[in-house]
Amino acid sequence: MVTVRQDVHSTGIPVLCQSCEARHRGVCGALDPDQLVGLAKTSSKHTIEPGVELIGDAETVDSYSNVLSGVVKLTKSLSDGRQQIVGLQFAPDFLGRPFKVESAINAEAATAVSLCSFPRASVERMMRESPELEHRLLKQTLNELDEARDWMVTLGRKTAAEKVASFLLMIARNIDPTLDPNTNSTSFELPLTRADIADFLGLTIETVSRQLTRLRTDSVIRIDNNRHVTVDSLARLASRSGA
Amino acid sequence: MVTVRQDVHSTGIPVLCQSCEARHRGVCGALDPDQLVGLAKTSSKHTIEPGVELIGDAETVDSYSNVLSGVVKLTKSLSDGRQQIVGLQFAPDFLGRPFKVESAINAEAATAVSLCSFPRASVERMMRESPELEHRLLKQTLNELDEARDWMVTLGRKTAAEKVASFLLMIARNIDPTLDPNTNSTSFELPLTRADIADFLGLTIETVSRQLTRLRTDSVIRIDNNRHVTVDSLARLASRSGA
DNA sequence: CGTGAAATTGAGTGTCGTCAAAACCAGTGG
DNA sequence: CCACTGGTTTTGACGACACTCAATTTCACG
Repeated sequence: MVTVRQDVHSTGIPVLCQSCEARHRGVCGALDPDQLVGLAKTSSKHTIEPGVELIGDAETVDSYSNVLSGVVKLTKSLSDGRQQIVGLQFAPDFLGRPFKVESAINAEAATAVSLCSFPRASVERMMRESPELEHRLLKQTLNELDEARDWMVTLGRKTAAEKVASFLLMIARNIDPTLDPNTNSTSFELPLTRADIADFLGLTIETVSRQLTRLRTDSVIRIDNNRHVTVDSLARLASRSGA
Repeated sequence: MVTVRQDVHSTGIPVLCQSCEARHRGVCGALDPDQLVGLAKTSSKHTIEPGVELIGDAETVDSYSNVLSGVVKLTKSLSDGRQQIVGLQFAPDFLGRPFKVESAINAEAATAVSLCSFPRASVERMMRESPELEHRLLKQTLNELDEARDWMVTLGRKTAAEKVASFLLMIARNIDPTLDPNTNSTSFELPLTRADIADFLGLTIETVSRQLTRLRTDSVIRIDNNRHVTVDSLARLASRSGA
């Protein structure tokens, strides 16, 4: 299912897009130079501070974005304030819900985030013109659906200890996609606070903290400055994730 | 976002498809009579008994299907046997995971199910020829993603009582999509056993049963023959679903 | 009826949530 | 350099909700 992309001389490609990851691994790879030029005219780059809300619940969405760096958390809330993170978006994910005027979820910068944003209308016109763009979007959506279903298993059937281990594994793999299970050691910055991790795993802050210290006292991981995690034995971490 | 479908005289449409719901509300609506004829040649209808496995975990998928009636449950399991239902498919949902040779989930008939199946290759050729087909698929996938995320909130943040109430509401709405919250009474057959409901909600059979009897003793619902549920006060059920 | 499976009910336990206090950390200003 | 502040994280004591194990009842089907 690999299609060879015609490699035109890069003069036709907007400067903005030249080295953009979204053009290589993201949805923009679907577009030819002319289309890129058209879209780039209406696009704009932003950097966003952690904690800032990108899309509010029940707000009308007037733009779509590509995540260029950082982590965006997608959340849903119950009326009494209980919150659940229902997805995390990393570069070069496409951010936004096509074919719906109202968003049913919140999007918030979990870390510092940089975005490339497009007006709603431009993207939708482009989608009508380019089936390849819809194709990429379909692929990303299917991947997100797979991820969501994996997390449903975690949320519904795993213990607190397994949830935290699974979370650490997921982050480790996302930071370093080439990570193979035989290496025993990795190291990374947690993109989420304890509160976020709790909201992601359907737990309380205290339980997350307790499970992390348990992993630490069992010397499966080390933690420095609350955020920096070193996994000493990836295999032992995996064995605690409930498969 | 309503597109007017050209209503060709029905002589061009295969008999098999004439009154098929998948042509009206499902993905087949994307196809013109010629394409329908092509696809119908390779399609076949099946009826399947409850409990029969349609797609096994880690099996190679060689066909796609439309659900014509009944309910299909999508499940995922942990190595020690714990199971989680990650999706339910009703008519006229499209069943199958495009662009992946291996399925990571199990599909099993929850009730008696009738399917219209197509060889993998036919569907994939059709997808290449018809952007409209991919468009419909994208829409269904986005809807499934929305549903999955809704259930993540239920799994992660709701109490057992709220989970069961949410489940009953979801089924009621699916049986009768026109159901408005002001009507106080509906009645339907549960398409799932208690064990299935437990796997869907991340609970045990016993807890599901206890919550159902509580709803019954509080006269929010009535239950006949284990399967037939009558909701006496939809509003009261909704108020217990945690919003 | 009689049988086996599914569902309900009960008693006891454990995991995780709640509430509260202490420790830690980063940043600010004396 | 140190004290102070606000926020985050950790730790502890306790309790409740949901799980486990077990017995009973109900249901579907021969």
